[in-house]
Order: sequence, then structure tokens, then C-alpha cells
Amino acid sequence: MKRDSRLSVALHVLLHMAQRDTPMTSEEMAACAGTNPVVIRRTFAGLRKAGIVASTKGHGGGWRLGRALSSISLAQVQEALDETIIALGKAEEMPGCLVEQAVNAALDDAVDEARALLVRRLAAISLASVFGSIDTSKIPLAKDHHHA
Amino acid sequence: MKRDSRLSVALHVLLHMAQRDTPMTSEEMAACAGTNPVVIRRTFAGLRKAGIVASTKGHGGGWRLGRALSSISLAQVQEALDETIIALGKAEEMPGCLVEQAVNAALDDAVDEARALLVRRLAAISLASVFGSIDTSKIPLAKDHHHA
DNA sequence: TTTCATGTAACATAAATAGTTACATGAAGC
DNA sequence: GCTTCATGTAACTATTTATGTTACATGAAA
Repeated sequence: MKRDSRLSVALHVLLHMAQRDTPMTSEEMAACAGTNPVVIRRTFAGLRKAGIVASTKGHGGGWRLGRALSSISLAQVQEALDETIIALGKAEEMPGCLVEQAVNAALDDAVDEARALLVRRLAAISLASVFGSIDTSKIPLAKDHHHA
Repeated sequence: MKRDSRLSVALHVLLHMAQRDTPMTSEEMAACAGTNPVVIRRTFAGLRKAGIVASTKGHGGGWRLGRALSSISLAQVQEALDETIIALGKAEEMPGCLVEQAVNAALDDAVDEARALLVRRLAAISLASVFGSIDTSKIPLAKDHHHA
């Protein structure tokens, strides 16, 4: 089963957006995500509905953050994308089969618990803290500021 | 993203297999899983490699458990299926981008933790315990044994 | 030596996702 | 007001992945 990387992509784009003072067009976002503008607009529509970003049409328009980085948790972004977290599903081929019911009940408990844990962890991480974790020491200086 | 229900299906079939004293053909297994024999043979090849089931060719052949239900954990079956657990993946569009790296590092931690929890939970559940949880009170009696 | 079942390759189908084209909507600038 | 630029979204195409199917070789029992 293929994994869904929309959350990773969305977070990446959001952090680049945070570094700008002008709105970011879907074309710029697409370039930064390695995809195309329509896919971005489609994906980010969910984030807009959640208030995480806002978009404006027309000249000088584009996308900007809807609130501060510190007020956006990874869980909120995940939720807004309506992305599946746990890949394990349950079979429902034989709705009346007690064996199938017992199997699904056993799986449900474990899966729900893991999903809840992941959501808690993602809820505890803000975009601001991810932003702060960027290792700026690796960024080559644009110009030599003759440090030291 | 679509969920993968192979674990649920495999567990279901294994429990039906446990209730029999003769080998179960892939055709019977397919009927019980709502799929077809080749898909079953393909899926269960992984379980055979893990020793969870054994298969024999020829007349009277088919599939049977490789060890006792109490010695098979849900985690072992999951592992044998080589099934993805967590659906969240990471983007690697811009390998050099520090922002992308920071995002993926943040996600990795949370995802790994949730995956580990789920595996622990699945490892703690044996097929025998799932078998024991089947609610036999709901099974209609085949014939009236004039109980009471 | 016939029958039955697995093992597996090769191919076909189906379903989900992503990408593309096209165009309506609306906001800025001239 | 008209042009330009950007979003919003529908409709379509392409790609990818998983599933289902056909075909046939292998091997064991009767």
C-alpha cells in the first residue's frame, strides 16, 4: 500500500509561506512541492476551510497563513486534509459472521488506540516548533558577513 | 487513501481454518474471504514463509495452521503480510531542503511511536484469545437439542 | 496415470490518486 | 471600464496500485 504524503507536503509549503511577507501563489507553492497549481488549490481548500490559510483572488493575490504558526498544530493540518492515518482496515465481506466480528473488534481496539496516540503527538507539535527546529547552521550564507 | 484489509481477512480465514481438522483448500478460503483462490495463495505465501501456515499439494492437500493458535500473535500475521501500518508518508521532493527535513523529522518521531504502540498491542493478542472472544451465545443451534 | 491441489507467471480489470485543460469569478491596476 | 492576474472548480486524462483471472507447470494421493 502506498503512503500518502500530503501532510508532509502541506507542512513544507506552509513553512515556506511563513517566511514570506507577500501572498504566495499556487504556482509558487506547486514549484516548492513538486506538483502543479491545481493540485495545490485542491489540497489547500481543506486548510482554508479550517482557517489555517486564507486565499485572495486577483492581482497580487494568493495564499497566506490564517493565523500564527504557534497556533497551528500538525494535528489540525492533518485533520484539515482529511487524510487516513492508519492503513489497516477491516474486512466486511460477511457481515453476519461472528468470526469476522471478533477479528474486527480485536483490531479496532488496537488501531483506535494507536490513532489516538498519533493524533495526541501531532496535536502537541506546532508549526512554530517545527520552524524553530530548522537547522539554520546548515544554511550557506548568501554573502560573506566576515564573521569573527 | 484506501485502507488495506488483508490483515483482517487473513485473521478471519485463519480462525475458520482452526475450526477444521482437514486441510482447507484455497478455494474454500477464497469463498470465506469473498475473493478468489489465486489471491489467497498469493497472500498466504507470506504466512507460509513465516511458519504460520503450511500447505500441501495434491489430492487431499490444502492449508492448515503451522502452529497452535496460542502461538500466533496478530503482530506476526501483520508482519508476514508485509502490510503498511501507518498511512502517513513523507515527501522527498526536495532532498536538500532544510524545511522539508525539519518537517519529516518531526513527523517521523510521532509516526514511529504510534507504529511501535500498535505493534506492541498486536503482539499482545494471540489468535487463541480472538478465538475465545467469539460470542458463541449468538450462534443459532443447528438442531434443537431440547435444552431445558 | 488420472485427479486434485498448490505455485507462479503473465495478463486484464478496477479503483484511487494525481495531473491537466478549460473556463467562470473576482480583485487590482491602468 | 478594460486588461491582467490569481483563485475556484468542473471535467477529463493519465498514472499507479491492487485485485482478479487465465494458464500451465509441479507434485502428491488414489
